[in-house]
Amino acid sequence: MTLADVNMVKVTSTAKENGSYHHGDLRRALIDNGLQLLEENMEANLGLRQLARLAGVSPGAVYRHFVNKEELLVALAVEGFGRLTQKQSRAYLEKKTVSNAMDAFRAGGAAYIQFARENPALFRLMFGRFSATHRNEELAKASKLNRDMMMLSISKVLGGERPARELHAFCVGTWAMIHGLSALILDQQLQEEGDDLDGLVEDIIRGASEWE
Amino acid sequence: MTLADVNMVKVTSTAKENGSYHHGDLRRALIDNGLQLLEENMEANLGLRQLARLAGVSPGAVYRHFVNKEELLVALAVEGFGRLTQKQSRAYLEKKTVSNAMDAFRAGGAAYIQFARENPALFRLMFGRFSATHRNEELAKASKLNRDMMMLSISKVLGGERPARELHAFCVGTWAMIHGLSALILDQQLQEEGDDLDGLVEDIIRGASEWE
DNA sequence: ACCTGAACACCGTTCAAGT
DNA sequence: ACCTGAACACCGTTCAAGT
Repeated sequence: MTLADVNMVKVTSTAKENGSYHHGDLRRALIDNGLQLLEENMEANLGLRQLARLAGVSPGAVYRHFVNKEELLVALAVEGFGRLTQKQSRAYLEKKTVSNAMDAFRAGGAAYIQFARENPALFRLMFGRFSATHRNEELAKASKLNRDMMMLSISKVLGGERPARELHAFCVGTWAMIHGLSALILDQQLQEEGDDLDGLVEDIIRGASEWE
Repeated sequence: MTLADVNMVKVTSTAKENGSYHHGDLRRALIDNGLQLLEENMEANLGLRQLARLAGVSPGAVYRHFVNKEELLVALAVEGFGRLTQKQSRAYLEKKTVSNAMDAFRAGGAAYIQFARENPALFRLMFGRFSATHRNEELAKASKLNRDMMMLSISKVLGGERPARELHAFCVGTWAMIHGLSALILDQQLQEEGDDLDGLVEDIIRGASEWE
C-alpha cells in the first residue's frame, strides 16, 4: 500500500478519452468510481486523490463538484440510501401482491440485511460515519425515506388496535433489531466457527414477525 | 483545523516532566490520552502524531509500543470493551441481588445504550471499525466476554424450556436490538424534533423483556 | 531498551494560471 | 465554467543515531 495504485484500472470510461480537456460528467464518474472502490477495498478509507487519479483528473478538479471530501462521501451515502430503499421496496412489492403484510416485512428485513452484507463499506459509510454536525439535507431526506418505509412496513404487521406510543416503540425496536443484526454481522460478532448464519438470520426475522 | 492544535493541553502527566529522556509509561499515556481525545473531538480521526504531541514525545516513539496506528486503535477498543463489560456487570449485580432476571436484563441493556451515548466515538471504534482482517486476539477476547455476558443475561429472562436453536435466535435478536438502538441513536436516526428519546428507549427495553 | 531527528511517500486543500 | 500545476500544511512510517 506504500506505492501508488499502479495496477488500478480506470473504472468508468466517460468522456475525457484522451485529448478533451473537460471531463464529461466528472461528478457522476467520481461517485461511480467511489461506490465501486468502497466494495473492492472492503474498507472505507477512500482517498480523494485516489478517486481523482481513477477519473484521470487532477486532485484540484474534484473541488469544482464537491466543496470537500466530506461532501463527496455524503454523496456516496445518499446514493447508498437510494439503492437500499429501492432494493427493499422491490422486495415489499413482490410479496405484497401475492401475500400479506408479514411476508412483506420479512422480505424487506431480509433485503436490508442482505444489502449490508453485499455492501459492507457503503453500509458503514451510510450509517456510522456522519453525525448531526455533518448532516446535510439531501442525506437526511434519503435516510428518512428509508426509515419511513421500514416503519410503515413493520407497523402493518400488527393488527393496529394498540396505543400509538406502544406501536411506535415496537416499530423502532424491530427496526433496531434488523439494523443491529446487520451491524453485528459486518463486525464479525456473530461468526463462531461453522455457524449457520443465514439460518440464524432467518430464525430471528421469523421470530420478530411473530411477536405480539 | 489547518493549524497544529496549539492550545491543546497535556492530558495526562506521567513521568517525562522535563529533563528525563525516557517516558515513564508511554503506552499507558497514549491510551489514556486517546480515550480522552476520542470523546473530546466526538469524531474518531485520532492522529498518531497528535497523540505523540500530547504525550510530549516524538512520532517515532510510538512505534516502540505499537506496531502501527491500527494496533493503537485496537488497544483503545480493548479498553472500551473492558469498560462496557464492567459497567454492565455492575448494573446486573445491583439488580440481581434485589430482584429477578428480567430487571437485571433491563438494567444491563440500559447500561449498554447509556455507554454508547456517553462514549459515542469509542463505541464506534469498538464496533464498526475493525473487520475480520484486523481482528487481533485480545480484541476478540474482550468483545467475546461482553457478548457472552449479554447472551447469558438475556437467556435468563426466558423460562428456559424451549428448543436451543429458538432460544439462541431470541438471544441474538434481543442483543441486536439493544445494539441497533445504540447505533441508530448515535447516528441521529431517532431524533425527530422534540422526541422523548429516553422514554422511547425505556419503552423498547421494557417491551423486549416481555416478549415470549 | 527507549527515544530523537530527519527523511520518505503520501494526504486534503488552495490558488494562480491555463483552455 | 472547468481543469491543471504547484504549493502548503499536514499525515503514517522508517531508520540511523543519540541516551
